[in-house]
Amino acid sequence: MNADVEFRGPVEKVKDTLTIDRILEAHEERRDEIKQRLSEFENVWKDGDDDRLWEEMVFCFFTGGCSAKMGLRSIEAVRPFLGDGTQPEIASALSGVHRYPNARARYVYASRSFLKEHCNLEIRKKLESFDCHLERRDWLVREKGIKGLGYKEASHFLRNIGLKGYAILDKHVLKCLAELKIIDSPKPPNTRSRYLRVEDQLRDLTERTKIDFDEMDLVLWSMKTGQILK
DNA sequence: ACCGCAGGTATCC
DNA sequence: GGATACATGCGGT
Repeated sequence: MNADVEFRGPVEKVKDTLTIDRILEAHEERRDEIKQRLSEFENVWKDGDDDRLWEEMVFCFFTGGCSAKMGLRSIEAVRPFLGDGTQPEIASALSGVHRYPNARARYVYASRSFLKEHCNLEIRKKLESFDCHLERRDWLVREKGIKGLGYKEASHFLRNIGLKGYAILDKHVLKCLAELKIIDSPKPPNTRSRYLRVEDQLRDLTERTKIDFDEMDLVLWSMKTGQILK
């Protein structure tokens, strides 16, 4: 039978002091689960259509300031309205599911209206049009027509659709970096240059530990949250 | 029962 | 640049 399959308990929060060794250990423990999750993201870029990419973007509108689970439930609730629901329909679907139903419905409706006008919602083609990784994300963040994506959520979106090399600097990851004394404060970087600096500092950590950059994010996040989600 | 916290961002000053 | 609005369910105690 499967005698060689090692039973692994659920991912658990790490309560000890964060050290490089503890990170290597957590990476070793969770490597398979993390690689599997990353391959799911890669598959989105591999065979997801524009509707799928749009759905992933909306998921990221929903995760700002609320739990990943709430984001997942919210995307289920609005799925029927993703393509052409009115703002009130989206808000109503989010009511009782997301904590900011009106504000987030506004993001979805406004961003979709812009993207329809700008690129006929051909998100893949639009994202492929950038030669430079950083310019791609900069566009998502700076485009006034897209509501709901700052550097953190734009990176989250790009990672979730399978693109590599974007750090998702949320409060948990920042707390890890602060505990390691890699950054002074866990305060979120509030400018482009600060975000890029911390992202480079995270890159240094991945080079020192030889842990893949995109795996590192999930290692650190799971150490703080005990979960490996989206 | 109660309390802290959700993988933040837009908008206004 | 810093404060505020968004406006709620979940999980630990």
